[in-house]
Amino acid sequence: MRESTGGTRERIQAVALELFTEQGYERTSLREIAERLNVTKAALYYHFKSKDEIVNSLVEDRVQRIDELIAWARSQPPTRATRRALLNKYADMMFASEQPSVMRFFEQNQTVLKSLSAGMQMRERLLGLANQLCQGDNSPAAQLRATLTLFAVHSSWFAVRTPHITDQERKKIALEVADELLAGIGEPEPDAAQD
Amino acid sequence: MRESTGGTRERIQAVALELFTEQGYERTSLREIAERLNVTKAALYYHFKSKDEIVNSLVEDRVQRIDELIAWARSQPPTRATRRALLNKYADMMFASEQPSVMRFFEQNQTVLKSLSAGMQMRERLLGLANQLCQGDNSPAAQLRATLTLFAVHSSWFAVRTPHITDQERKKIALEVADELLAGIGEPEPDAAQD
DNA sequence: GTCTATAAGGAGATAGAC
DNA sequence: GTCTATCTCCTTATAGAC
Repeated sequence: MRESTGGTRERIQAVALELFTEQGYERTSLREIAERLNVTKAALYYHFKSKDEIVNSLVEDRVQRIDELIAWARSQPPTRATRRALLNKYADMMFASEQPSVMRFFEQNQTVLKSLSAGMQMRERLLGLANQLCQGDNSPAAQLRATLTLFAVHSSWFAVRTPHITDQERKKIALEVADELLAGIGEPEPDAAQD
Repeated sequence: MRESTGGTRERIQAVALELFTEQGYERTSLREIAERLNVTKAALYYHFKSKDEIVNSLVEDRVQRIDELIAWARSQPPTRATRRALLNKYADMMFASEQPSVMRFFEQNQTVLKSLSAGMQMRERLLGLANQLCQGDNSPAAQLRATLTLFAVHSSWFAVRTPHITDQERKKIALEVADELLAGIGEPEPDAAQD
């Protein structure tokens, strides 16, 4: 509860996310963000101690939520059903609120984000997700399939260019295609010992 | 035939591509490139009239080759066989010489490249390729599938983390998974008129 | 073809008033 | 919580000598 004036902090985050996604992190200066908000650069520094920290604040709780997802997946058996459920949860998360914009930002600024702590955290999480999605089948093809299912969810925004399509429809299509990819990932033997 | 000294121009391109991919276009200064080559910034400006132009030179002939690919696809019927052949040609191109690094650079610097002419050209071509890959089936799912096949080829570098795997194997796996995605794209009716 | 020197500008960040 | 003013640093790019 720190919003005494009207949530300037949140407005900064919103504008920053938009500009970072549109033009890239490096190409967006603090001056630009400030001007959009009709404040000065110095005002930004009251709310965030650096430019990096704006990105951190953007990524923070997303990272946490993905962690929870991975933890859940680990507690489940490495079956096809688990993988489907995991991806469904992930898609729900991605399509909720303005989550998508954060992922779009992430996808489009990968290189820069490598040198930002927020970026590294996100990378780790996505790698972790991909690993969970092919748990039980460590073949190269399975790894590729797992990665592509994530990308199916992410790319449903720009890859599908049909006009007037709703987010719900995008999600449905992404999951249908992803399911097919998941189906090609094998399950480990049910432990041989059956008599 | 301009290499009087030893292809400084080519050495600049090589180092620039490497650093751009590693750290991002914006984060890589001309000073840095020059230092790696043990020359001064001014020397770079003899070979390229601006930083952008280095990127242009990198992307130039790739764009042309993709154009040829698209032109070829247009001359073919929009069948599954054409799509498979198109993706095979594309994969051959991507895995030839040091092409992969250029695509990796492109994938990782999308946002920045939006404001560079070279970047826009590449974007158009990849969109064109995706369109050709789902020619004859304009359903949203088909568009997503087409996009994912391209990504399958591109991502086979980092998505497959099996050690000691060769490029040939990566390509093979990428195409296998991609084929499955292509199989879900429909073909137009063979023109009804059969008796 | 490569150098030294420098111009010109914008970036992130800080100090301290209000 | 936001301002003005300023610091420091590094960038792309150019001019002209060798």
